[in-house]
Amino acid sequence: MPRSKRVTIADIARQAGVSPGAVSFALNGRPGVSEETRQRILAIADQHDWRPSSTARALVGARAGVIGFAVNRPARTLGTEAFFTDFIAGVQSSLATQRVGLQLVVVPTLEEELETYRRWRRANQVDGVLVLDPRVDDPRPGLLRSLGLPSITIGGQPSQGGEHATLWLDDSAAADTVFGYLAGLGHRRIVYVSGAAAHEHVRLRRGVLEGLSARGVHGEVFETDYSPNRVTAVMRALLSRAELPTAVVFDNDMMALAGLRVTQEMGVRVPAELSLASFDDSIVTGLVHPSITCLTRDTFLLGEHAADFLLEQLNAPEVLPDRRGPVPTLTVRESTGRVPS
Amino acid sequence: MPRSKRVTIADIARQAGVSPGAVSFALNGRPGVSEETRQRILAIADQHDWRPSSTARALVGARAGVIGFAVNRPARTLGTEAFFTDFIAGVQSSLATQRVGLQLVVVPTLEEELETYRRWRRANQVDGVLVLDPRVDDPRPGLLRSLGLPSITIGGQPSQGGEHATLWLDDSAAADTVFGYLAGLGHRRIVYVSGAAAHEHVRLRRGVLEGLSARGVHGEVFETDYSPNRVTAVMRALLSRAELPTAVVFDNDMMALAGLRVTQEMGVRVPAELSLASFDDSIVTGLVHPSITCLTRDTFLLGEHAADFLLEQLNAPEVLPDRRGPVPTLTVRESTGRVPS
DNA sequence: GATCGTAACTAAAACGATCTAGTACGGTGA
DNA sequence: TCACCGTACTAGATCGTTTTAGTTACGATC
Repeated sequence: MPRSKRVTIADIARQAGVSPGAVSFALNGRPGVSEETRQRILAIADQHDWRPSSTARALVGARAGVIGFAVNRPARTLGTEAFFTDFIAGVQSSLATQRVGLQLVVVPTLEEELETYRRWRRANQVDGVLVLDPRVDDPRPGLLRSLGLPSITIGGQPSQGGEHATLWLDDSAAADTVFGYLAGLGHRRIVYVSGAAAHEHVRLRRGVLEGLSARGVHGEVFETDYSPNRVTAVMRALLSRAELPTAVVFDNDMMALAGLRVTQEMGVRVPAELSLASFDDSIVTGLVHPSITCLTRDTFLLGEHAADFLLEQLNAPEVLPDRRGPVPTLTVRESTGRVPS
Repeated sequence: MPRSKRVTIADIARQAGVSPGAVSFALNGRPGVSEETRQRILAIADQHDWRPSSTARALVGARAGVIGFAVNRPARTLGTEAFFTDFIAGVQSSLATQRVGLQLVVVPTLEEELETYRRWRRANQVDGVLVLDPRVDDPRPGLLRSLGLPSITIGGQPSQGGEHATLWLDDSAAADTVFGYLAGLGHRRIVYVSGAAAHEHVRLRRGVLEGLSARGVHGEVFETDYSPNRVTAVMRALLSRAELPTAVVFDNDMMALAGLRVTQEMGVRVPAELSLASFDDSIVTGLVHPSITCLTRDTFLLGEHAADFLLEQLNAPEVLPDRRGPVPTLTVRESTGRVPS
């Protein structure tokens, strides 16, 4: 098979009658060549359909043309969250236009995540990374800074010091929307079935609910590990009480689904006797009966924004100022209603 | 910040008192160094925590340490299919043990997918690729062959000629399992609500259902575009008939969910009056009420197998023989039962 | 007319591996 | 003694870029 030889900068230089260095200057739009020569070189490169070798570039420490995304989750349960696919698809859709690749890795622990960043840095494999789920005392921004690896943190609150660029999500406003909506419907006994409290957004949401006590709302929080089993257990206990809450809010769609199932098993009518809502939307919430009221976040758009943000950060000498992610909107469906009088 | 210099083969060579070439031989386990020297070099490399530079390796045409996966789907709807996340997670879990990276790209068209392979090849960015959804007259295996890019095709039937390694899925056996199970429960009027007939597995499933006429089963097929809206319309029409079928089978979980919702809206009891089943499982099918009987495919495992297969293929001089993917099993849940007498 | 500055280049050294073509050396057989 | 062989190496080219340190040529300046 006549494997077609790759056309290199040297080939172009030869044909243009200049040195490889000049071609490099021309191709990268930097001074050192006359406008006339530049045009000639560009034309020749175009004619031969030249593409830079990203590996060669990466080797000399220039752009690798790839960004990295390390997902710190148990691999087995990753598929249960539509978030990732949507997010990645959005990231991709933005990167594709710039011909930038995406290297994806699923890591089981934080330590392995850090190790991945170090490895990527050493081999200059990626130009920047997307960091998900900021935590308290997060070691990642610090490491990335010391590695000199540009990054965008997605989620959480604005980073005060401008230490690292953050695409923050206004979780307080989001929680306000949901709990406020329920309070507006007359609900005064609201339960929040949350995921792990280690997550910043869980604490924020909890705070918002507690803040509603001023409006006469009695809030109650049950923490789970996000698993349907835990949610089922919590809900069974909850619905066995003498006095039921009038609304239950879940941290995500799968938890809400598990909750809904318990109401159906135990014969509690939704929304006549109990309203249900979720902080996370997906296609299924509209397909079940009754359909579930959700906070709808455009995760695809979030991915696009994150990628765009990172690409800009790569070209910026300084840490860019924070940006606010797309604001979620409330999608009212069948599972919520006025509190029974 | 004292950016720690990367330790290279040259450093190790210097300390060991040999040439860089010898170190390369030793590290890659090939002849040319004595066992004694090899051990000494290995020890020094280990002591300095040396890691190969994948970019340098890729440049000389050796391994890039990355495999590629181009998903040809509309990016926006990717998130609705849990398949991808599960599959990718499985691939990852296998690659991670070998320290091989995964480059992921979402492409809108077949032509762009082909272009992606060409680009990857040119820059030696990936060592091999995973190819999804084989089609009739698929141009991809041919291109990959001519590019000399190892690949594994996932899905479809065994490749007759051994032209390209295939991890095939036994869709006939799968369809047998589902339809046979329903026939065994006494169902004689079975409806199959399918996706686009362009897909090979749709045709196979249809064939299996039609084959059951020998056992007195009257099968009927409704083709949809996989969208919940179409499924809802089909189900409404179906359940408005004078004589209902006794079982409906859907191509995937979301379609089944949409179908279930219609039965609930129209007051058809499941499974007392109508049994429902799906060819595709996901976490939600167990969370709805009634939970849905599904063919459960271990997509995560499929991803692991695909990655393992590809890694083996990379080391093999020849095209490896086909393998059969994990066989799906029937998960019987609440949505199916004996036909009412 | 010597000096200077600048634009437009060139030459060559990186980057970190792999890989081919040698070479030195000890041993073997005739 | 010499040709020959195999082992254990070394030297140096190679991959395709980027980048630094020169080197021209040419016009402007004093």
